[in-house]
Order: sequence, then C-alpha cells, then structure tokens
Amino acid sequence: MKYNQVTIKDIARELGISPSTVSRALKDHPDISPQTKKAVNELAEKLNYQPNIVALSLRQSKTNTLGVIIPELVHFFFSTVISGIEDVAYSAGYNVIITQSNESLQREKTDIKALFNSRVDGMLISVSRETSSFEHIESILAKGVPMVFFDRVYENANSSTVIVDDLSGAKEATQHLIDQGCLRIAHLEGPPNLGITKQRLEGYLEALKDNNVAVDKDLIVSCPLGTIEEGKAATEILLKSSKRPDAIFATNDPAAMGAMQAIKEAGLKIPEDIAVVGFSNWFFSALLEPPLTSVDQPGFEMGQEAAKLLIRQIEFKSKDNEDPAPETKVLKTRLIVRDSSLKKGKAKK
Amino acid sequence: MKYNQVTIKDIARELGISPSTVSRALKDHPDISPQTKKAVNELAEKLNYQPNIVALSLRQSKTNTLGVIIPELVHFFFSTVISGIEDVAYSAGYNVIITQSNESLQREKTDIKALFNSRVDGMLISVSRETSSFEHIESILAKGVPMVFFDRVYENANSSTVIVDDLSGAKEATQHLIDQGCLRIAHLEGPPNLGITKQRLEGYLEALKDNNVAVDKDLIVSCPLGTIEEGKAATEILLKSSKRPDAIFATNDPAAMGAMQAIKEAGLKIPEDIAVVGFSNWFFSALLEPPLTSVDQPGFEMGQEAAKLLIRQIEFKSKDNEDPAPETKVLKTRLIVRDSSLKKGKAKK
DNA sequence: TTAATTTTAGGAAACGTTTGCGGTTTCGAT
DNA sequence: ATCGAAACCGCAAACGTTTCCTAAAATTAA
Repeated sequence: MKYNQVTIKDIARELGISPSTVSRALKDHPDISPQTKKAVNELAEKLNYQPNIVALSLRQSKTNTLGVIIPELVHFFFSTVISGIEDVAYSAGYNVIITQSNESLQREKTDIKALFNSRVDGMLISVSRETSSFEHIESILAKGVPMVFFDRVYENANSSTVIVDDLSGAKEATQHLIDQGCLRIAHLEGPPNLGITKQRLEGYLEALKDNNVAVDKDLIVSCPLGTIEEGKAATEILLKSSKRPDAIFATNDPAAMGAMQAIKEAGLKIPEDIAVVGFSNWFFSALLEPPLTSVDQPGFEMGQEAAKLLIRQIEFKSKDNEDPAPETKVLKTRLIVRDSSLKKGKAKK
Repeated sequence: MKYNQVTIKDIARELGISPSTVSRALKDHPDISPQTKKAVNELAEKLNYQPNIVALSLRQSKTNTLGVIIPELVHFFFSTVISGIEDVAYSAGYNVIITQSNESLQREKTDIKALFNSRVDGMLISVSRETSSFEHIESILAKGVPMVFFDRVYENANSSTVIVDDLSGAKEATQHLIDQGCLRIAHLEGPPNLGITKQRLEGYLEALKDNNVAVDKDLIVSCPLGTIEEGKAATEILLKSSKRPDAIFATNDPAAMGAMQAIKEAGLKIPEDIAVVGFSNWFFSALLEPPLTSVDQPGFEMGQEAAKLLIRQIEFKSKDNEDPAPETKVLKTRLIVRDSSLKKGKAKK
C-alpha cells in the first residue's frame, strides 16, 4: 500500500541537500553543521517525517521484531505471559508477532519456519504438548537465531530459559496438604512430554518423602491432556477405589476443576472429605466454590524476563557477533491458599 | 542479524545467469525457458532458498502484515477473536502484530501510531473503554490505511465493521428472564462510551416494552468498568432497596459474577430468589455455581470475518486503487441457558 | 601567501527484490 | 538469402535507508 509518506529524499530535495546529509543530520552526526541540522529537523518535524522501518530493516538486516510461539492464547497463563513480553518488547522498540501451535507439533514446525522467514530477530518459545523431538528447533538454532524458551522449555545447554520453580511449587502445595492432615494425597499428572509435568510430580514425591508418607502408585493418575474432563474422569476412578484419597493435587487448574466436579457429584465435601489443590492459578480458580487453592505462576514477570533475556542476547550478538552465555531464570511460585484445601481454620489472608 | 541466507543473487551467480532471470524463473514467468526454470528451481530447492520478505516488502510497499488493537488480551472473548484473526490471516499469507490498549486511550493512540510506522497493510481495531473521540483514528484513516472495526466499533460510515447483534442478544436474554416469570429485572449497564453498552440496554428495554413490563429506572445501574467488584457493589445496593429485583441482566459476565456473589452473601438463592444472566459467555461462566446463563458471542468467527473483510479491502485497494464499499457484518448471538436463570424446569438441551 | 588541517557535505554502493524495456538468438516462412 | 516474429534473457532502476569514501570549503598554521 502506498501512503505517500514523506521520505528522507523529500526532505533532501526540499532543502537542496543530499539524502546522506539528511540522514546524518537526523542522527545528530558530528559531521553536520548545526544550521543544517536545525533546518533538517525542523522540516522533518513540519512534514511529520517517519523513518521507513522496512527500508531500515533491509539495510541493517534487523527487523526489530520478536517472534513468539505459544501453545494456546486462550489460556489465562499464556496471555499474561504475552502481556509481559509485549511490555518490555515495545518499550525496547521491538514488535511482536505471535503464533499459536494449538498444541500441535505440526503447527509448531510451520510456525517456526514462518517466523524465520519473516526474519524475526529472535524467538520466544513455549513448546507444544506434542513436542518430544526437537530437530525443527535445532535447525533454526543452527542458523544462529537467538531463542529463549519459557515455561515449557527445550532443555538444551545452549539456550536461555525462563521457568518457574515447578518442583518447589509442587512441593509446597503437597506440604500444605500434609499440613492440613491429609495422608492419602492423589496426584493428577500432566502431559508426559513436558518438563513441567515431571517437575511437579517430583515436587509431590519429595514432599511425601520428607514427611515419611508412603507413595501409593495407584494415587498417581495420568491426565495427558490436562483438561477438565480428564480431571473429572480420573477422579471418578479414584473415588471408586477401595482406599479413597483424602486430597488431590492436580498438575493444573482445569484438572483440579474436573476433580472438584467429580467429588461434588459423588456427594462428598471439599475440603472436608477431599481437599483439592491446582497449579497455575487461573483466573477462574478464585471464582469456584469453594475457591480453589492453587500455585500461582508469575506469568507477566515470566514474559518480561524472557523478553529481556532475548533482547539482551540479540543486542549482544549484534555487537560481539557471538552468543552470550545462556542463562536460566527460575521464578518463584506462590501458593495461594483458598478454601478448597483448608481443613483446619481459615485461610491466612 | 545476518543469517547468511541464500539470495537470488547467489543462485544467479552459481548458474551464470542474471538475478532477474532467477526471479522470473521462480515465479514461472513465460519469458523463461523450461530448462532454465528447472535449473533454477532445483538449485533453489537444494540451497533451500527463502525469499527475503523484508526486501519484498520494501519493493512492493506492502508488508503482508495486519495490525490489531484490542483492549486486553487476557479477556477470553478477545483471545478467541485473535485466534480467529490469525486463522485467516496466516492462511492468506499475512502476519499479525497484536497490541493491547489496556483500555487506555493514550495507549491506543501510541499503538495506532506504532502500527502505522510499522507499515502494516491494514488494521483491525476494537476501541478501548475510554475512547470517546476519534481523531487519532481519523488521522490514520485519512492516510488511506484500510481498517476494520470489530465488537467495539467506531461507527463512521466509511469503515467496515463486524459486530454481534447485541440488541437482539440482550432482548433474547431479557425475554428469557420474563419467560421465567421475572418481573422486576435489573440491568447492570456497562461502560457508557461503548456502542455495545447502548445496544444491550436497548435490547433490555425493548424486551420489557414488548411484554408490557414497566421500566423502573432504579433498576438500571451503571457499572462503568464492568468488573466483578462493580457488579457486586451495584447488586448490594439493589438488594438493599425496598423493592428488590427478581432478576439481573448484566452487561457482561464479570458483572454478573459479582452480582452472584452479592446475592449469595445476602443469603438469597439463585435462581429461585433472583435469576442472573450475563453476556459474552466467558470461559468461567459454565463453571460457576450455579452455572451462569449467558449470551454467547462467536469470538472466533468474529475474528475470521474481520480479517477476511480487511484482507479483501487491502487487496481490492491494491488492484483498483480505491476503497471498496464498507460492509457491516452482524453475527448472531446465542443464549446459553444454564441454571442461574432457570426458575422453571431444567435447561433445554 | 601557501600548505596543512579541519569542517562540512555529497556520491555511490549496498541491503534483496521486481519489472519495464531493450537486446540477442533462433527458427520457420517468404 | 533475407525478414519478422517468437522466445529467451539481461540491464538498470526502483523501494528508503545507511555508510564508506572522496571532495570542496573553511579555517588554521607556517
């Protein structure tokens, strides 16, 4: 589309000087006399000159654009991460292109190629549920594209990552349930490919061990999709078993929600009969009845950190032409105690 | 960043022909002999040639990028709209840059400028709560940038818009409450600047009139932010009044949620004492207790339609160099009846 | 006054494409 | 043998910048 925006050439012609002089004047280059600078800047102001970003990108081989790949935008957590990313990206002068893999490896592959073709300066990636091989990522990485992984990371030594401390978050949640007097704590496990799934399971196990609670394998049930329906179905099975759990720690809030539905439909009380704790502190969790205790992940902050790391990497590389040492940022989780897990007393504010 | 991607020149050099021939061969131009085409395509394939989009953009003055401005990404509705937009945009070969105004007019202004500077081919806009003047939009529109407004539209004759039929949605919701035997139906009104607020109020009023129910001005309360807290506070006041409502129709789901909280805390039952209906069918609405009846807006479809309209406009303009006639797409809403409004019998389903 | 600097400015190439126009070939037809 | 038209291809300009290099003008030093 041609919008007839005024260019450097227009200014040069009007002033009877050359484009190069205008360019330098606008950048306050010492070679240019104060008078010329003044004239150029005033005319630029008057004509409302705006540099053509596309031409700039071509010239500098730098698009000032960050590519983002997330599993799904409609997840509360991911949309807050995006907000965090945009926050630092825009104030650093970067645009952001967002793509969704929809939890599909195939989509993830095409997304990453599309971003590469758009010549983004770097990528922020959270892998899909299906992603268990990483050639598509490696091949782009090999071309030298800076990447930062967040939340659902690709653990390879050469990329920076931002994660939350899933292990200790899960441990804290489980400990909390133990503190409430629960002894038969079930765990609804998440998608098997994801590191976060393992970490959360690990935290759960560690807490049990720390308290000398025996691990009952029957109490660990897989929810490979991590949906409400799965959580519900898994819980229904748990409830039918001879030795019913007295608490459920779910890998995420939707699964926990499903668990709550199953428990209520079975005529049992939360938390009296069974306490429930989720993970991620989705928007809806505070609105449930009873309100769901959950492990809060600082999504906005995660987005900010990831973007900062990426931008630093991009700018470091453009200077020294080599990658900075990869960094791993681990963000603290926060257990939000609500009524769904409070067998004793009221929530500590 | 320099990734040493292979260019048309590389292929030309390798084959001992000119870049123009390579370009034409790749585009299957009739001037080029089959042999040359074959050689070029094979080498391009072998070297994994990918056209440089930035150079293309500069050359054609077309970025193949759509700019989007929404109030907030974390709203379920808006994130589904985005998904719809990306769906059609990507399959039509467009990238999407998303910005959030955070319901601030100021941010909206800077966003729109930033998008313009990024030379997007067109914009998709849903205005902020604060937006009551439109010079910032007009000034960009005047430069000929194609725009399509969705949901929260700027009603000016010369732009295409996609909206849902808020009026009839609200009317249907109110009618439903009347059908349930409610006679004192309160309305929690939304942000005063927005057209959707007026439409929803209008639908509410029409339904009352159609059924010869007198309008009680005291039953119409403003919630200028449309938040849970506001809905709760407004409802508390309504409940204290001498002639308490027997139903509440809220301008959106958060307000309805607040109303539910207030009602429950007052020891009243939903829907027996007071029925509640919301608008937008947020993700959490089905999870409340009782599940909230709400007017569903087809967000994904809205995004698709808006993107289609915009792309059509962009491509029409690049051909005929003038704007196509503006279009207005009105999408149907759908009343999702759940328990929060069912005084009689069970949900049809 | 002249030579050596410094200051200021411009020319031109480059980033990777596309495309109007002109220039060779080739080949069948006269 | 010559002509005309296809068929095929390259030159160069253009999109809007930046930047290396060179050059003129102004200033200073000798």
